[in-house]
Amino acid sequence: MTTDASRSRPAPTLEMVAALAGVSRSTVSRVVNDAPNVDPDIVKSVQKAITTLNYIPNRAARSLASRRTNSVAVVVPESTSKVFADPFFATLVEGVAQTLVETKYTLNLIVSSEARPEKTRSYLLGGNVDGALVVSHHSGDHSWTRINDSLPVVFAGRPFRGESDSFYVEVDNQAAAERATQHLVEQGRTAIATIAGPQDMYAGIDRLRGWEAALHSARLNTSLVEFGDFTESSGRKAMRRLLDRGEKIDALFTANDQMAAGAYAVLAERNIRIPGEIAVVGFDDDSFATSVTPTLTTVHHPIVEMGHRMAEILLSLIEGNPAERVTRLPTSLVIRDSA
Amino acid sequence: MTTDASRSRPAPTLEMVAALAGVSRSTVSRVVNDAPNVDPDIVKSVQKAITTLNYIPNRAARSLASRRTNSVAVVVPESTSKVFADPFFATLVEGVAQTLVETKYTLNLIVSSEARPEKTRSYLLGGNVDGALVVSHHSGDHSWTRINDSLPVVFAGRPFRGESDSFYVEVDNQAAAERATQHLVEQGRTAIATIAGPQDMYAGIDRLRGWEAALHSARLNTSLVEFGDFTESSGRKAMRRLLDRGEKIDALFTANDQMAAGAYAVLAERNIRIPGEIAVVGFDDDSFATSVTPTLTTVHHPIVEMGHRMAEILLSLIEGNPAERVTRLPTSLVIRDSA
DNA sequence: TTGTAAGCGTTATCAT
DNA sequence: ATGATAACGCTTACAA
Repeated sequence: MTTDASRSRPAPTLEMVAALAGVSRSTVSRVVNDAPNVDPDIVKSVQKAITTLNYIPNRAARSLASRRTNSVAVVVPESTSKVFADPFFATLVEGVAQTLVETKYTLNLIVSSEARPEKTRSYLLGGNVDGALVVSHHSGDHSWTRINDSLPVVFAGRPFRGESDSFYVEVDNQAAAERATQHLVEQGRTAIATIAGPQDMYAGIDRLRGWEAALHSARLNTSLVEFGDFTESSGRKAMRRLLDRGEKIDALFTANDQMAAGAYAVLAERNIRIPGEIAVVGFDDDSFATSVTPTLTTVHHPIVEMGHRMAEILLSLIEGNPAERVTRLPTSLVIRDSA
Repeated sequence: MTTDASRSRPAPTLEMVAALAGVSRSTVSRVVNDAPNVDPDIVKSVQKAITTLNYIPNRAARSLASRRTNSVAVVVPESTSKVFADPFFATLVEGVAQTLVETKYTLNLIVSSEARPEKTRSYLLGGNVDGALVVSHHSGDHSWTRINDSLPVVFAGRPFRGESDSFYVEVDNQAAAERATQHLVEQGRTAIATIAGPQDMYAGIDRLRGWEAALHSARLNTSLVEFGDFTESSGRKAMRRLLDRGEKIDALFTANDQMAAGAYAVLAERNIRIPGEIAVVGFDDDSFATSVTPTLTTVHHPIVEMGHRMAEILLSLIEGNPAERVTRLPTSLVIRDSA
């Protein structure tokens, strides 16, 4: 069974509403935009015309004329599968969405595959959005810092480039990681390994530094490092590599909870008890941390709050108001059963 | 430290490019749009002007004039957290994205919280997109079928309303579920429970029907039903309710793999062996199915392919070409270790 | 308080 | 093959 495309009848225009209501287009425009100083009776009749015609303002025309789009982009320069797999993104987007839903702004999520970054770039710069929130900024991504001077942008985490003239919201990753590792030291652990994050973004770099700092202070060995890319499966592989070294390990700090999930799986496979044989501390406090047995001791990362703040700052910038360039949110160590 | 918003200097316009290249705006427009019949030398000089000015066409103006936007929406009428937690969405979006990346169309993902559906509606109808893909269609969502006659729309799964005049891509959920349950019967299982999906969408309804059909054919008891909402945690709860009934259960069919994941967790808690004591069959064949121990026997749901087809059909409709209203993709039962 | 009219940056039609 | 010129649907001074 084949059939024609659904015939789309022409959308009603502002002009048609004006005609029906017997007023000028400007007046209709005023009603649509909640402008003050419009006669209540006229407002009513215009609204009636709007609903009977089922009128919806054309966004292209509106943004062409007003030079605003009332929408903001959340750009995630990662593959779709990675974005969806990691609760970090979900939570951040949730936070952004929560703030945005109260406003006139619409959110559109752009998962920018590395495949054709210029497509995203021209989307952003083509006047489709009033501003952008950029998440997960790898060192290779020159593009995102560049759009900075044509469009308001707020980063999640300190961006790799243009650090000094970018707006961003972050936590003190190094201090948090150091605190987390310290906790392992305080438990009397002496062979403390880490599954570190990618070293082309500060979240990865700084958490590794924090782990090192804590071990240095305790005069412990800092050679037990393997790297992952924040995915669960990379956590598994890294855990295997650590165990296969054959060295003693009695504690583990992972740069995020997803990699801790991978580690848990491998430890279960090999019948290594948590925290008995190996104590584990993660980072993020995502849904895994509380749903697993034993529950995961981890750094609480205020991700929803990050989303809120990023959105607020972006809106500020869009409306031409001043804003803090750097927002640093506090973390806390949540002690549960794994360490 | 506060500072002003990043000053956005005025974007270069087509007119400026024309001036720099010493040609008319029409010619520049032709070059930008790869129109035929343009002098190669002129093409070159225009392109040079474009790059030196860093010109990017304004989308609003373009779509206002051309009445096309070159972007399509993927609308997910679910909460952000649900969307991100379920690999089904990720995989579907992945498939859509794969097809779209080859085209001139940009994808924007709209997670439409129930909070303000009219915002999404007016976004779609406001001429922001040339078409929409709608995923996860609950019975309550009148809105999405309605936009149907103003905008090309393709649904993932048979929509609850407007079934007869909507375009959609689906699998035969009932037959697949029946086949899966049959497999349990063939293993000699006689007390076969199910964790069913939400009964306000066909994916939930039809899979339950399939389970029932198989049990009827085998003259087995169909009372062992509990419902979930396709999330992992709802799967846990449903599994607990099933076990707490105190009746004998030696097999389980779950309406998706995420709920099977929940069931696995509960069975592990209670030290019930899979498949020894309870055989389990899922639905979707998502990442959980192969990453867990024992690996999950499940219905392979061709989700990526669904995404491809949905995108193809939508593009067809957008370009005014005919398309199949109903596309039904084949499933297969993947037998692994859990049943 | 309401209307008039001039754009907004493109595309599209029609000449040339 | 190229250039005028009129839309596209709306906002926004400015006038009334």
